[in-house]
Amino acid sequence: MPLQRLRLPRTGPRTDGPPAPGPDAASPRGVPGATVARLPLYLQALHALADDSTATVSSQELAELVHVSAAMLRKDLSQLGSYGTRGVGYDVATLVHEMSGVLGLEHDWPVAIVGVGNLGRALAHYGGFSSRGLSVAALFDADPAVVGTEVNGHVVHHVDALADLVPARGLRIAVIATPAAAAQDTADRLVEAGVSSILCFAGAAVRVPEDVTVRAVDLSSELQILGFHEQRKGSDVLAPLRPSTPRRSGAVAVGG
Amino acid sequence: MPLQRLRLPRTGPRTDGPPAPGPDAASPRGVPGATVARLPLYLQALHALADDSTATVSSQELAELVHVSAAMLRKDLSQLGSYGTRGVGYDVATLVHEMSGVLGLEHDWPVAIVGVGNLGRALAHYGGFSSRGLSVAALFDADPAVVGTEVNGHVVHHVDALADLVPARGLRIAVIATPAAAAQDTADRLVEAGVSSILCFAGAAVRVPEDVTVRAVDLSSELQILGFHEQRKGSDVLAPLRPSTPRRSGAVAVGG
DNA sequence: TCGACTATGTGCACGCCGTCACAAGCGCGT
DNA sequence: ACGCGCTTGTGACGGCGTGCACATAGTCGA
Repeated sequence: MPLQRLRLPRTGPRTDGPPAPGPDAASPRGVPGATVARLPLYLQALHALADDSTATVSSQELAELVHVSAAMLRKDLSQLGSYGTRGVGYDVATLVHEMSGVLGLEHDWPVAIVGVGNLGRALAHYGGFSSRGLSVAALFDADPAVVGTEVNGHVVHHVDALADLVPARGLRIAVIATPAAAAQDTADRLVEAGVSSILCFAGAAVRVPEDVTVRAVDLSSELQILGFHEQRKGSDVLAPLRPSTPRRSGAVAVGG
Repeated sequence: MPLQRLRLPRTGPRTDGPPAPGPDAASPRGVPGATVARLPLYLQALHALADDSTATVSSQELAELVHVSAAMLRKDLSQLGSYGTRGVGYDVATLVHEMSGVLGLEHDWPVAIVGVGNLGRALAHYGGFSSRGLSVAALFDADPAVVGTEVNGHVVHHVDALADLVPARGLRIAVIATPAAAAQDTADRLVEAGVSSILCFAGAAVRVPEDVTVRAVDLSSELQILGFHEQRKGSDVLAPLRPSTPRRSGAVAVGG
């Protein structure tokens, strides 16, 4: 598509950008989006504690395990309710139960994977899902050479089968692992079939209706961001490969 | 390790959490972290425009392609400098050059991948790196059955070879694609060998010195966050699988 | 039973991020 | 040569997220 200075209609008379439905769309239920993003980390640490038959944890201990500050952890947990005992700490089992409820993990969510390339195949084999309230339920691809083959016990269906299988199996969450060029078309098919949450690994921005949640993870972007930090470190000191003076630049930890 | 009410020494006399070197560690050079995270998206769109031999773009057009507001795009670009012409727009070639410079993509960064399982193998085959200033340079694994095999033209080395090959090949960026249990040990080895930026796919928090940048991407967490949103949608309306009234809940797009 | 200790829960403040609206600047037609 | 329209660049504002410090409440020992 040889677009050349395309002129698009102005939505508003004098305004600048699109209507902007909401900056981050923090959940109206009261739980901030940043807190939700950390809940899986907490839950993972709590499961590990439960496996070690630990009954209670303090905010300090749990915060150490997740590498966040104790104050933030307490504030996050207080968003869910008062499930701690002052002077003692938090009951691990109670916390696991409540957090699982908030995340909707009491029943497993079936997940569809579209695009059975290298990445899609890796995801289909990934075993870390079943223990966390998620399970791979169906695989789809557009390549006739792949359709019909079996991957990790799942037969690969053609993408045309989305319209039938998504409603039939009650699929609500899907992963896009297709090439970037096919991402938008795939997203449209998924939404049309009834999927309302999408995790997109294709390095392309997809446009979806506002009642559909999309989280995008781009591997190239992540590495390029690291490249920026390397660039900055390298220009701080002049060119040595191992800076003898560890410059205080702060470790940037970004979850999710 | 059967930890049971472990008691850790209080760092401060009356304070609560760790010293907290900085919340997000926005780059001191003046470019905000949020802007840096969007630069790869802009750069991708700009490359596409360049391929269509488009000479100039307005902020409105480029913002449409990346799905951000035009105001935010202008503010982001203004952080890098004044590379636009009022009344005309931005010169694509100039923008590509300047942004590549900021991200340090003028020379390719060699990247090491540790853990040649399903995910690591998928990353090694991923072709979207070479065109973006990144190239897979070396593969490492701890499994003797995998060491010595060839993946996409690269021989898999043993992790013990990190100490030699990382300095020898000037590797600064590494990807951890090992099981969660081996993540911390792998990170320690990488840092010891001289790596200063890590992209971690293992679902575990890794502790690194403060001059090392870490970005963590956890697949399970991403899906669990989607589960939360599904949970919320499902409780909004009462249980129908296809809500006839598309509830205005806002599409959450999270890049990076 | 009472006091002291311990850890939670929260009000407050600060900094970052995104949007809005407008002034400044550049090209172009007349 | 001059004004008009278009687009950039930026200052201000509102909101969210995070850290700090303290009030609060529950437990344990005497």
